[in-house]
Amino acid sequence: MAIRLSTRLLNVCIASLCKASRLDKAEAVLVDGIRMGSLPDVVTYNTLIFAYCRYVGIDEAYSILYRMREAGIKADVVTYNSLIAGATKYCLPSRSLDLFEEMLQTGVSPDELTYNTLMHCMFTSGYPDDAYKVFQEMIEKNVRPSIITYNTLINGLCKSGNAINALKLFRNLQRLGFSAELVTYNTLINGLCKSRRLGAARKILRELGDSGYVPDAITYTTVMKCCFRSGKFTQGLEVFSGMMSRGYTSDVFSYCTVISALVKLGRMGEAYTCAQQMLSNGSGLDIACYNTLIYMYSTEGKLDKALQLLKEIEESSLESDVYTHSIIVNGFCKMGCIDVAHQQLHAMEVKGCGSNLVACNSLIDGLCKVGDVDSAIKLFNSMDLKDSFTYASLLHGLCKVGKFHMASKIMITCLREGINVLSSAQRAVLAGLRRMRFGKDAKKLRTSIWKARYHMPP
DNA sequence: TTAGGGTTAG
Repeated sequence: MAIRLSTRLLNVCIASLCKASRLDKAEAVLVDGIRMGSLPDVVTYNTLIFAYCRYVGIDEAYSILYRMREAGIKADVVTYNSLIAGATKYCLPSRSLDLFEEMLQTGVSPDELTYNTLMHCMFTSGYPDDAYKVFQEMIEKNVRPSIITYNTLINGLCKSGNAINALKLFRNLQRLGFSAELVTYNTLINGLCKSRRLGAARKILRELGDSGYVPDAITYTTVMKCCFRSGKFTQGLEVFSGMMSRGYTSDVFSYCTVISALVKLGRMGEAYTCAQQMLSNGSGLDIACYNTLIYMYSTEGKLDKALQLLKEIEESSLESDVYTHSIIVNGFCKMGCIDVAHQQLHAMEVKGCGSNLVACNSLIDGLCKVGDVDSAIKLFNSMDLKDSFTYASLLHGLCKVGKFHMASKIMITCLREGINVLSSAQRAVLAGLRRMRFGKDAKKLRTSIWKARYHMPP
């Protein structure tokens, strides 16, 4: 005999299946439930929309929204909040704004979560001014912000290069009636570290110590990374051992940070030991962990091991990303295997990772190093997007084969485009011109470098 | 709904 589930029980079943990311099964339960006379409600559909945004994609989540409407159920604030968060996750700021407009038009009032999510979306999409407008609208509409609102603002300000205002806001929290949380401290310490305000970061770290909060794995990783970034490797490794001795031994972010630093230092033995620890103690190994391991093997020239890991990724539920392929392309370039690197770059494009700037830069460098500067120039000319690494690699390659005038011309173009030319590349071109007794051209180039440095017209 | 990690030059 078929049993008709109550709506509440139907929702419990669907929620537990969604939580386990078994969406096909959740859908089947919904279809069977309806067939047997159960009545899904707004909670049923919201649960599915949330899960589709999280595990599948925004378009699939929209299809649930349409089915919900067909069933005569009106979307509520929870529905829109999930969809806006989904659009944020997939970097679709205009979709977020459209959803926000739609909810206003259909008479659904945004709540604190709506504004926080929309603000976060605007910051992560590179529109800090719009994010601030969202915050102002939130205040105007009398929606009370929470500490999460302020954490989002502090984070967004830091990430958009405005750490000083983030610090000011942090100092104003008490006046606004809020106390900083561990998230607030971690966010600000990270922002200050990344904007190289190490003195201020140290001060906030001390304040965190006095606050009663206990630094967590995120605090340690943030500080450790900051040490590595500023070349303080011993200090960074001390932070790591301090973290381990306090029992934070399963955090994969910290392992990735330290393995990568050890590889860069050439301390491969320690890197392998740490990798082993990550594999045995780390919980929730993700694509970044695999990329770190691939980086470790590639740097040592163990490309067979790297490719074996790539195969493991492809056979698992994980998906390789631009980092994975760029690391492998770079590994082959370093070994002088340019043809294989080319094949990898092609495979990357076929897979939909797109042509990647880092991989192309590696290939330019690799081509120059094996003496094929002409192919490097060809690749350089075919690239729409270039950065200081692109220019540095090509300029060094051109200098190596004595093409100083071409290097000089390219460097002037680069400076005019506002891209920073690394000082090593500048020195190589200038020294080459002088050595070949092209003193006048060297002087001209020097003037262009000065004008670019002091933002003068060319 | 907010915080940390993974790739390229010399």
